[in-house]
Amino acid sequence: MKIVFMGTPDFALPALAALHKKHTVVCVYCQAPKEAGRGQKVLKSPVQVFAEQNGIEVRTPKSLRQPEEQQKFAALKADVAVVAAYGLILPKAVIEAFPLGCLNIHGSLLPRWRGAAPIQRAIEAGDAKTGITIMQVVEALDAGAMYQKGEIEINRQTTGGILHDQMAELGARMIVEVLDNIQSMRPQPQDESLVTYAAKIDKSEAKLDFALPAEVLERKIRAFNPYPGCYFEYGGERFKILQSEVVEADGAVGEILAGEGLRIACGKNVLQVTEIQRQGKKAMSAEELLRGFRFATGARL
RNA sequence: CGCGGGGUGGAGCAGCCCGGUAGCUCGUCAGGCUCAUAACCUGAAGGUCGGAGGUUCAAAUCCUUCCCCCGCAA
Repeated sequence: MKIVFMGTPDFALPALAALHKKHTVVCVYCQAPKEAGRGQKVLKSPVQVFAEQNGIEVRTPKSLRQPEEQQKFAALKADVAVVAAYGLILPKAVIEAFPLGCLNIHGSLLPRWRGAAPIQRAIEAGDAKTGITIMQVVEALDAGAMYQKGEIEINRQTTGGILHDQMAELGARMIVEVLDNIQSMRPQPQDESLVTYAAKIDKSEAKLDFALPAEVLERKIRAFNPYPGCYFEYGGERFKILQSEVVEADGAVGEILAGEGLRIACGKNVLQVTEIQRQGKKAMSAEELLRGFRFATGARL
């Protein structure tokens, strides 16, 4: 099959690799290199790097709204376009350019968690499971008919990073499978009454509010690990909490409690910090940090 | 030239501004105490203070440069 691949970050990479292995990826669309990282160096996206290494044509238009871009797209005469975290809205002319249209690899069990951050929001909300949906791209955001769903369990160990990687792999397997059987598949429409939206993650959410129940904070910490990470401030420094546990106990909101390790009283129960990263330092267990660094017992965060 | 923090015995930190005996918490090893223990007591081993230059009577500490790690921002 002739495929146009549209994706940008790591998440899209396994799918691109799988499709490249089995089909003919005639062209890759991704976000243009931009200044990023320390030193503001211009970095190419993971997808672009892969495409170039494998001799696939790369296009990085800033928008697909112009008729010229749309014509260039259609001129590829592919069978289908596969979209995975591309980062641009696809206009109707693009969606309908190929016989099989555009298929999207979405990181949730639609119609739950349409939108930008489905992976993290599922963990944060305390969902017991989430997954991948392979669906048809339509003009409305993540609203297309669904070809196939694959479930992934969310447990106490599930972090945003782990789930992201699991989803990328599952999505890659599923998109290949769907393309293999697409002629005989009948996509199912989404139940609009069950739609929820996964809002883009805002940096301001990363600061922990200890007035909330410890259980809620623990989930958020897992969801935001490793990116963007949840933190609190102490002595003018940021401390990122990467892993934690809920302990049944009481205390004034935000108070650092005496006892084993680092324990912070929350609106309900207590957050026991197990993995922490001091600003400018590597991540380490709370136990390690506390050997050399002391938080004042009774201080309020 | 985006902003900033850091590299000190095996781990985590202090000391650096105001050069002059390498410190703290833990780990390790030996011994003691104990029914016992991640407890307690005593003792010991273990460090070119990231690398290279420089200033100085003297550099972990001041200056120059290089390497590596990380936070913010994007």
